Amino acid sequence: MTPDQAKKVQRELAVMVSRRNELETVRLVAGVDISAPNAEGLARAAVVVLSYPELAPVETKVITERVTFPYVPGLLSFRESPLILAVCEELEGTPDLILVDGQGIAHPRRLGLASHLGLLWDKPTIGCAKSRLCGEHKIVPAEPGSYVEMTDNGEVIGAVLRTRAGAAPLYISIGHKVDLETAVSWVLRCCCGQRLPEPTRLAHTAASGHPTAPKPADKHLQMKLEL
DNA sequence: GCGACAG
DNA sequence: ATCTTGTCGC
Repeated sequence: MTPDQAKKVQRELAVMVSRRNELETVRLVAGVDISAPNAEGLARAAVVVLSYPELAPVETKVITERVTFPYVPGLLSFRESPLILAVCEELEGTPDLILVDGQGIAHPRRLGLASHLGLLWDKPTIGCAKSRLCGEHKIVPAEPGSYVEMTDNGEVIGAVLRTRAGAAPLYISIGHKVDLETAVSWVLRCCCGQRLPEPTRLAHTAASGHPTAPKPADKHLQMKLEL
């Protein structure tokens, strides 16, 4: 698959993305992420499923496989989706919603990783990126929970959300089968005082190979475990 | 031609 | 994403 062929696929798939809210009862919410490939070209993909509203991890899967497609801005799904799809096939449970570390429709052709995965799974997904790929926006207020719209060519493509005071905002966008307001709402509901929402944060930790620290029972214990 | 550019 | 020293705050 050449970059030009990949772009053509994105333009064809983009029209199939549902921007309407089709989320129903959420009992299981998952987060997926992949580590950077090592010198041998091997990367670790992780998926963590948590119960809602407890946000307690109930299932974690990690696989290590070779990454083939190069990193090209705008074509991230062709690099990461193979591993993410593979690791998710090992799950026993079925998530009602998946948070993805990357853009949804906040993408030049409106088909970022989160949207691409949502289409393949035919499930609700939300893009939770740590930085911007495209689009413009005003300054985000410092108050946690506040957000501003992100637009591209006059179209609203996402929201820049302050998930934590003193930390850079997150770029939230529709992945598939959710509207923007609902997406922002669920990201906030999944945040536990950290910049990243729990599903994505735990998946990132699992993909980086570190031990999965149990969820702190209280704030006091939480701070001690951070060391 | 130049700058920007998820992870 | 990775590299990388010092600094800030709990």
